[in-house]
Amino acid sequence: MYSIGKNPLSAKPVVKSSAKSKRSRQSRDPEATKAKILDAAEEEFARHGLAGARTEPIAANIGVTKAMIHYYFGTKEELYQAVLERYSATFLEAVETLNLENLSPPDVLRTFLRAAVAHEVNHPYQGKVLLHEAMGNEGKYFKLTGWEVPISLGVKFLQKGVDEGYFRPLDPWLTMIHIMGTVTFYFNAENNLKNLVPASEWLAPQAIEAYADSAIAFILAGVLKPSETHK
Amino acid sequence: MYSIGKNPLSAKPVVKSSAKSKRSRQSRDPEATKAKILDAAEEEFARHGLAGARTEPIAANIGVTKAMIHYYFGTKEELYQAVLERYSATFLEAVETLNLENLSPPDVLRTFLRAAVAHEVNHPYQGKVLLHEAMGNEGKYFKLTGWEVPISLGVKFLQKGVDEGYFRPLDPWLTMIHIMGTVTFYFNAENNLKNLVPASEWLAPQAIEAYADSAIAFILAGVLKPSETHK
DNA sequence: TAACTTTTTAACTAGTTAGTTAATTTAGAT
DNA sequence: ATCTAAATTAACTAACTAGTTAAAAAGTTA
Repeated sequence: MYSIGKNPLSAKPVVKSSAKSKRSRQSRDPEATKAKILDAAEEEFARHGLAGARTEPIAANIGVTKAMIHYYFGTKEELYQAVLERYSATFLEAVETLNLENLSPPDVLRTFLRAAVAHEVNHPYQGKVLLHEAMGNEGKYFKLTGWEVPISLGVKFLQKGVDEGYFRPLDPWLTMIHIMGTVTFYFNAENNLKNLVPASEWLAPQAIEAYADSAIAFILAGVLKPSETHK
Repeated sequence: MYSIGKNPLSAKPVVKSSAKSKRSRQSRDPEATKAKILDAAEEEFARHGLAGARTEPIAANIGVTKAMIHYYFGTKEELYQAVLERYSATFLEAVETLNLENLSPPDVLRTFLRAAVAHEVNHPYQGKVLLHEAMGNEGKYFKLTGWEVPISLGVKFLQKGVDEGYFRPLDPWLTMIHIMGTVTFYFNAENNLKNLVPASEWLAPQAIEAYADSAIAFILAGVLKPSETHK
């Protein structure tokens, strides 16, 4: 599991291919099959969104017939909803394990941001699926993701930082949106950006580390009061 | 034409539906038909990307048959390329009219950012098409957009601001990416965000103005040296 | 106004795709 | 071993979709 800087994110194993619960042999493990379908579907939806996704490559990628998708999840749209519903768990638990209680607002923000970057690295398709949801599906199913929780938590911490005099007077909602944009754009636009600076390996650990440091410095400078800049 | 704050962006008329060049009657105006197809195609590609876009709704939306698309643009993929190729003009000329020569780096940045926000408002589909290009098409055709020019211009100005001591020591490329994320996320994720704060009209002029002010304050604070914060 | 060219349409075709169905395989229970 | 129920597949269907084509409509030129 990837982690960023000194605040490792203790994320969960992320069931990838052969989640052996009781049986160890491959075929005939319905839980593993369902998980594989969700993973492959997430990747396909991250590329093409609900409308553009094709069920055939989802099945083919994991060596299973298309009929399995409908057997376990119903229609393509229901499969999509199942993918979104998984998100409630991941980011939420990632945030809950952070223990932000005793930190000052700037340190809360730093910790939060490292967790957010680590989350992007560990779940490279979530953000993309959600952008497709906004752009192609009018945000119809966004609520299924449960992202309201970590986002409004972030807003709350920003407000707290303002109230306690650490942060400059800012609109916490708009600022939270700026922060989300800063954290996610690198990953979402990566395939375009690599046309500009083709030499660099955008997703190599070093590159991610440099990006994370830069983003955190940028965001903290962006919210801190000038007098609090060095704290 | 929409403009943001005190630095109105003198953008071009953006041929929408009936671009009457010589003939004033509607039907039988091939230039207008081509322009309408490009506009409708851009909107469809902004929703679903190259793979997910359907040619039928593109034609239907402008009261034309699908065959017109192929008559003027060839395949769906060639139509997509034609949409991307239009971008070379729009942003570039928007930047060129800004007259940034005699401004200090912070003022250059402010002007640049107002133009970027105005560009998002006046061309609401460009950023979305480009995100689809990155997420669903692996950035294969990104170069056709000519966006290298304004982006590396931004990078150059950031570096200049560092060199002249206005900006803190920052990586200009990574910072440019943070800035693009900050400017675009609001528009790209709007359909998701409105699930969180449903009351507000996200694209109303007032809301855009507030967002632009907030984003510019955030970005300038993010790059300025603490000692230069009030300049 | 007649011949000619360009623009546009309606109908068609071949290939794709979501979802179904009936048969088959496998694991576990008796 | 045999039975049973769950998991899986291959083949199918109906609807959809990119692209074609031949003919019609509209403008241009002589």
